[in-house]
Amino acid sequence: MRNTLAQELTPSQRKAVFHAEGPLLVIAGPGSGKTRVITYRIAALIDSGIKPYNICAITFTNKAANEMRQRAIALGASAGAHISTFHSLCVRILRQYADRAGIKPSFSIYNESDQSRCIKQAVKDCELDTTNFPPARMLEAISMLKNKLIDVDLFKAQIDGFFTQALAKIYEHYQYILDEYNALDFDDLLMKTAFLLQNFPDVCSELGNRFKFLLIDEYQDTNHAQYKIAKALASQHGNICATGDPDQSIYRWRGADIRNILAFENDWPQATVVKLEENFRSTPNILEVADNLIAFNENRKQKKLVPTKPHARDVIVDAFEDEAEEAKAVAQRVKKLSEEGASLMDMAVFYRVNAMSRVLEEAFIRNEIPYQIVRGVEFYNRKEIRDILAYLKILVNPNDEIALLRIINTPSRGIGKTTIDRVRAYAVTNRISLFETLKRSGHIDSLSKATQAKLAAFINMLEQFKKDVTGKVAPLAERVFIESGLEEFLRSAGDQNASENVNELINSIAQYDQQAEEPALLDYLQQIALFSDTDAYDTAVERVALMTLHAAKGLEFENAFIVGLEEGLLPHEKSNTEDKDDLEEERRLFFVGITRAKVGLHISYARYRTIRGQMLRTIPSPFLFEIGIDLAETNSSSSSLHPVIDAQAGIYNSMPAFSAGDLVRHKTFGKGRVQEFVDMGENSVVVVKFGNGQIKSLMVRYANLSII
DNA sequence: CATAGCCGCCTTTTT
DNA sequence: GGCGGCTATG
Repeated sequence: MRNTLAQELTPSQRKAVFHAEGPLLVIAGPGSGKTRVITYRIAALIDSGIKPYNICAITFTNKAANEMRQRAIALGASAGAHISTFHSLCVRILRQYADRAGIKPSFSIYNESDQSRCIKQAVKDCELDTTNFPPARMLEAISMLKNKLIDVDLFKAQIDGFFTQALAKIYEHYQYILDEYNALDFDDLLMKTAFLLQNFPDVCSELGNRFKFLLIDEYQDTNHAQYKIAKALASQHGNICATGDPDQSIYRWRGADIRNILAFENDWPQATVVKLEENFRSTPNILEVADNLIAFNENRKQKKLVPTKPHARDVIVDAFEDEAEEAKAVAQRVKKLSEEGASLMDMAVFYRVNAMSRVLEEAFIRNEIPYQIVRGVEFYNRKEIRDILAYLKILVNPNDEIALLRIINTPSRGIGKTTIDRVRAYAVTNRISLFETLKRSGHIDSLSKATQAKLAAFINMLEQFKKDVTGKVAPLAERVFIESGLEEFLRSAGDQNASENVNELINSIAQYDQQAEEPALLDYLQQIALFSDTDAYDTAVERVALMTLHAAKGLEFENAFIVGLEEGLLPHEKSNTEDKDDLEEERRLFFVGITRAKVGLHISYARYRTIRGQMLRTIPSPFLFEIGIDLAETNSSSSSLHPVIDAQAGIYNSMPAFSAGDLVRHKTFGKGRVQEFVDMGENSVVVVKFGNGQIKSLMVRYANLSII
C-alpha cells in the first residue's frame, strides 16, 4: 500500500508524506496539494504501524475535518485518528480536564449574540455607558487580548491610562458573568486550554503521550493561543507537521499571526522544510494573474507559482453598469457554461461581504439556476432554533442565564419583565443563581401567588424534561418542542416555516444520535456550538456555490467568478487603507479568490453600486491594475452586452449643477465640500469631501444634495 | 402583561 | 435596509 500511495505523489510531496518523525514544515502555494499531503501522511503513519489513536490532525474548519477523515479512510487508514478544528479539540481537552482548568464540564459555549448580551451587562455593571464604550468594540478588544493569552490579571498589570483602565474593568466583569453562567466564549476555549497546558505539565505530557503525531493545516492562520497549544502538545516528541502558505493568511483581524509560520524554523531548529511550488490546480494564465497581484505585497517572501497545466482560456475582467447588471451577466454566463456541458457544482461566485449575495441570488432565481449560499450561521441563528436549543442548554447547564431568560417566557406564559426583575433582585441579594431562585419562588414575597404558581409550573416542566437527558437526544428535543408549548404557539401563529425548521433540527439531531458513539445532550450542544453553515456546504449537488472570499479558502472550482472589484469593497473600506498590513491582507484575500479557479476566471466590477440604500458611483479597485490585464481591452469585448454610458449623450438641464468648492448637505453624510463635478446629464456625478474626511462619489440623481 | 409600532443604531471577514 | 430596544396602547 505504501507503494500505491507513493505513486500518486510528486517527489517533494513524497518527502513530506514519508518524513518519519521530528518537526516538519510544509510551505506550499495554492493548489500544490498541501491538504493532500496531510491526509496521505495520516495514512502513511498508520501504515508504518502508528496507532490511529496517537494521531491528531487539526484543520481550519469542521468541513475540512470531515473531508479529511473520509479521504484518509478511503486511503486505507482505519478510523480513530483525531481530526478536528482547534476549537473542537479544545472542547474535548477542557471537558476531560475540567477540574484542572477550573471549569465545569457542562459549560455552555457562547456565540456572538450570547457574548453581546454578556458584554452589555458587563458595561452596565461597570456603570459605564455604551456610547463611549460600544459593546461590539469592547468585545473585539477582549477577543484580541484572549487570543494573545492576556487574561484579566495580566491585563490589569498593563493599565496605562483611562481607556485601558475602563477596558480592564469591563473585561473583569464580562469574565465574571461568563463564569457565573458556566459559559465559555470561543476565545476562552483556546485561552483556557493554553493555560491548562502551561500550568499543568502532567496534563501536557499525558496529552503528548496520547497525541504522538500532531499535524496542523493552514498554519499561517493560527493565532498566538493556538500556536502555544500546538507547541505545548508537541513539546515532548517534536512530531509536529505544519502546512501553510503565508500568502494565504486572511484572518489577521481575528488574531491570526503570520509570524507563527515564519518563525517555525526558529521554534524547531531541527525542522525539515519542504516546499511545494508546483501548482496542479490552475492554468498558467490564472497563475500569472495571481503572481502579478501578490508581488505587490512588500511584506512577503518571494515565491513563484509553477504551473503544471496547459494554457487554456483567458482571464476575463468586466465592467458593468450596476450590481444588478453584474449579477445578471454572471448568471447568464453560468447558464451558458452549463449549457456547454460544464457542471454547476464546479462553479462558484465569490464576494467580499455577505450582503452582496442578495442581488446574485435574485439573478440566479430569475434565470432558474440552482444555487446554494454558503453562509456563516443562518440556520442555527433562527429564532425558533435558538429557542429549542435554549431549552436543551438549560437542562445540562442550569446556570446558563442567557438561555434561561430566552425561554422563561417563550412561548408567553405570563412571566413578564416585572416578575423577572423581582426574581433577579432576589437572586442578587441571596447570591444564588436565577435558576435556584426560581425553584424557591414561593419564598419571594414581592410576587403574587398567581405569579409564584406560574414560575413553579415552568420549573416543574424543566424538571420533567431533565428526567430524559441521558441517551438519545432527538426524542428529548421532540418532547421539548411539544410540551414547552412552542409547537402549539408556532402552529397557532401560522408560522409553518418555523415549524419546518424545528423539524429539520430534530432530524439533524436524530442523525447525530445515529452517528455518535455515545449520544449525549451535552456533547451534542457543545458540538453544534462550533458548527457553522459553511460546514453544511454540500459539494456533491448540481448547484452553483455563492460565498464570501473567506469561505472560499481551501476550495477549488473549474469556473470561478469574483464580483465587486471596487475601491471600498475589495479592498474593503473598513480595512483602513492607511494601514499597509490591512491592505496587504485584502490583497491576499483577492489572491485566495483568484487561485480557487482551475480554468475559468471571471473578475468584474460595477460602475454604480447601491450601498445602504444609496446608489453610488464606484471607483475600480486598485487591485485591478495590479493583476496585469489591460482593462480597456477586456471592457470593450463585452461592451456590446452592457453598453457604457455615453458621456456626451442626453444632457439634462433639470439636473442641478455643482462646482468645486460648493458647500453641500447630504441626508446621511452631513455637510461636505464639492471637490469635483462630472457633468454627464442624467448621470452626473459629484465628488464630495465630507466632514469626517471621507470622500464620496455620488450620483446627483440619487444623492439628493442641497447647496448651503 | 402582551403587542404593535416606532426610532435610532450600525453595517467585513468567522471558529 | 435590518435589527434591537424602547414606548405607547390595549
